[in-house]
Amino acid sequence: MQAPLIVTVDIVLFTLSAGVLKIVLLRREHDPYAQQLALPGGYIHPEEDRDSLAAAERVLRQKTGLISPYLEQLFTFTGGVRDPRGWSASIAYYALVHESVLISDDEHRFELLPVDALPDLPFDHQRITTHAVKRLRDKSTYSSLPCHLLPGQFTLTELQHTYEQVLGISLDKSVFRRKLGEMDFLEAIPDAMRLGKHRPAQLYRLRDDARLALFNKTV
Amino acid sequence: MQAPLIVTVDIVLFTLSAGVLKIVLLRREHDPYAQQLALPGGYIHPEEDRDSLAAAERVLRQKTGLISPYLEQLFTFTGGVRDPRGWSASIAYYALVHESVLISDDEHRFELLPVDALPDLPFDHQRITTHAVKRLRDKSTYSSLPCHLLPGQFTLTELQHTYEQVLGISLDKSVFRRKLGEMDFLEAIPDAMRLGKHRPAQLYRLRDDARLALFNKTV
DNA sequence: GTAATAGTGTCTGTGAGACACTATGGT
DNA sequence: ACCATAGTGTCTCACAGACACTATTAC
Repeated sequence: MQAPLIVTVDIVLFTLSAGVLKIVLLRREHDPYAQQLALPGGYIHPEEDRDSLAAAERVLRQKTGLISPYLEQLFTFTGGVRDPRGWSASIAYYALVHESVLISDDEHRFELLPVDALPDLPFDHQRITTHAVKRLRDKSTYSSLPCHLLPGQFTLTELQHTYEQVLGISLDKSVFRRKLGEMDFLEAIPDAMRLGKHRPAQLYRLRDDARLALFNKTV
Repeated sequence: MQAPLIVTVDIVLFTLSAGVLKIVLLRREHDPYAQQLALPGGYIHPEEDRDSLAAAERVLRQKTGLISPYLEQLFTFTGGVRDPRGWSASIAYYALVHESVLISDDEHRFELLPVDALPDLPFDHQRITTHAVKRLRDKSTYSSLPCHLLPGQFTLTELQHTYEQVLGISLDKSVFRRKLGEMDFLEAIPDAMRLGKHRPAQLYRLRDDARLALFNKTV
């Protein structure tokens, strides 16, 4: 057998706010690092959690009150120095939500900070975050991942802006739409249009079988 | 705090033998599943192992006697049903070695079996293996990963055959060489040639700064 | 010479990118 | 009518794939 190890899940929760990629941080209630901002995380509860994904869902729900439509295992960070309590393993996840689901946080339980201007984070949360941002950006170049940063329905222009904000590059409208058309993970919502000051735009949603579609090449 | 969890590392060790992708399996000495073939694996030793990567290296060394030049974290498999001893987490790794390093196994400590014709494996080792094969094949389409299945020096034709065997497709010689040239993660070894019945071939090796090079597109 | 493999050159079709164009609503 | 945005059509250049070609060795 072995000495008991600390096993936790930590979650990097992304959203787009004011055109900037941000993550959710919580102020820690207990030691170590009490009062500091850190990633949402917690112990695995073997009696309660079916697996680490279920643990991540529970921790997210309990600490932030929300359920993320997209939640994927990122990497497992381990070692004797990352947590002052001893040798530990953190199974890290990352999640994407639309900003609107965060708005309802009346109790002000969390803070939303840009990934490019984070404070010092405890444990190895800086490293976890960097890893998550890299994964998000990489995967966004060849998949439908950024869709999960939008609400249930959105226009193609909104989707293009989301890709541009995540990737930090600008895309050609015509090329972007051509590729989306080939991939067919979106469906037009009949008679649903985004109205504004100008020509209304067709609203789309993810096809329900398509949580994550992979492109042949890149966006 | 939390109830103690079982935390292990398991390793999917790939090699190419007779043109077929195979993995190393060990016959388990102890219960559960004593005598059955399974992935090399073992408990993490917090006093001894700096992190889970070091644990994977140690387990590989102790169980198979070898050191793999390429060892990467694959995924962490967790849950209450995968191990009869209780809720467990297995941090899985995959590794690539050239067949020659396995030959020296006089004690017959392990078996080499094709990934497409595996016996039933205990725990969730089938799932881990499937995941690892997928990762290897995916990553081989856009990186220099298959190089690690070859010895320290090799010809371009040998490298092409390695890609073809891993991916299960055939590649065009001219196109393949053009892409390798653009990527420049190989270096010709001066005056080193593979001799045979016909025209000798230039030998190459990985540039020492290039453990894993990523392509822009695909092979 | 011939056979066999190493290694290179060239043509062509596809498709990504650039950009101009048309369409449709509000004011 | 005019403006702003939605949405489409077209040209071109780069490059992947196909394949033919040359080069170099053993026999």
